[in-house]
Amino acid sequence: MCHHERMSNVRTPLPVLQPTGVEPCCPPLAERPFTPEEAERAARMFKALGDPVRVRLFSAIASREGGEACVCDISDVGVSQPTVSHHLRKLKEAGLLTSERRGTWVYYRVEPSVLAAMGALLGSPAAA
Amino acid sequence: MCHHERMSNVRTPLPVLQPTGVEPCCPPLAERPFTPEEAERAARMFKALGDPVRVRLFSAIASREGGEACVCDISDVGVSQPTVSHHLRKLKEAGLLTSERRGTWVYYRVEPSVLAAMGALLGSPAAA
DNA sequence: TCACTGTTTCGATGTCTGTCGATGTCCTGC
DNA sequence: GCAGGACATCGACAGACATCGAAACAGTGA
Repeated sequence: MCHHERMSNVRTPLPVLQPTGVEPCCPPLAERPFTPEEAERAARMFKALGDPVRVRLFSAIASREGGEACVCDISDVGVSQPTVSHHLRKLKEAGLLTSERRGTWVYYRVEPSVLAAMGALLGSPAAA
Repeated sequence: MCHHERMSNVRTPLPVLQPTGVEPCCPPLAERPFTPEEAERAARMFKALGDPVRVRLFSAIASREGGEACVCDISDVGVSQPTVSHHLRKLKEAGLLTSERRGTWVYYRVEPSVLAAMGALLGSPAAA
């Protein structure tokens, strides 16, 4: 663990964060049968969260105020540090996270539209 | 493909469907960092939907009225019949589907609480 | 410039997963 | 009982994946 707890919570103003291209993605799962393309997109998101370590990392970041955290603050999940980096990369590739280097540390941030998109995927029409 | 389109849409009264044990599972992802156990549960659900074929099968079933379909009505997803069976089994093992034999055909049904549970996982508090 | 720290990338290895054909099981109709 | 259709299981294979240690890279501060 690193020793800058305070700093990681400081809300330093962020430079512009370009949206990584997380579009609406898909209609609700229960609205109509997915096309192969839609299924591919949806599966990519689900797959990224299909690993316990990644779920913990994602949850750890999402639950922090501002929805961001530096790697050193979330890397005590029981696997080696390179492995943490590997998982964060996967989440990033899936469009669920963005990252940004700020001095020594790299901050990962939850793409806000992601949770909305996944929520829409499980839209209310199905829950009825 | 089989030739009983009409029958697959008939709402024959179903025998009792015992809930397969799909509990609340977890708090919203962004509420607090998940414990290892919570992460394990959540990852299992996500992982089950982390394959395009499974997403298509699940969507095909969920979008049918009544949330159920027989295998023969959804098996044109571009993979062999054993593979379809394999994927349906995975979805069932993950608690997302239940199955029931009705005469010649086997019907798969979306566990209603599942979509609600996953929706709760992505609960609104995060989207803020 | 140099040493130090935090993070990512690389290469190797063992495990898991998707896919298939062949075969088995269950049901229906003759 | 027997033939045939619907679906599940088995066994095998290729490709994908998780994981690690070692090494490379980026920034900081002296």
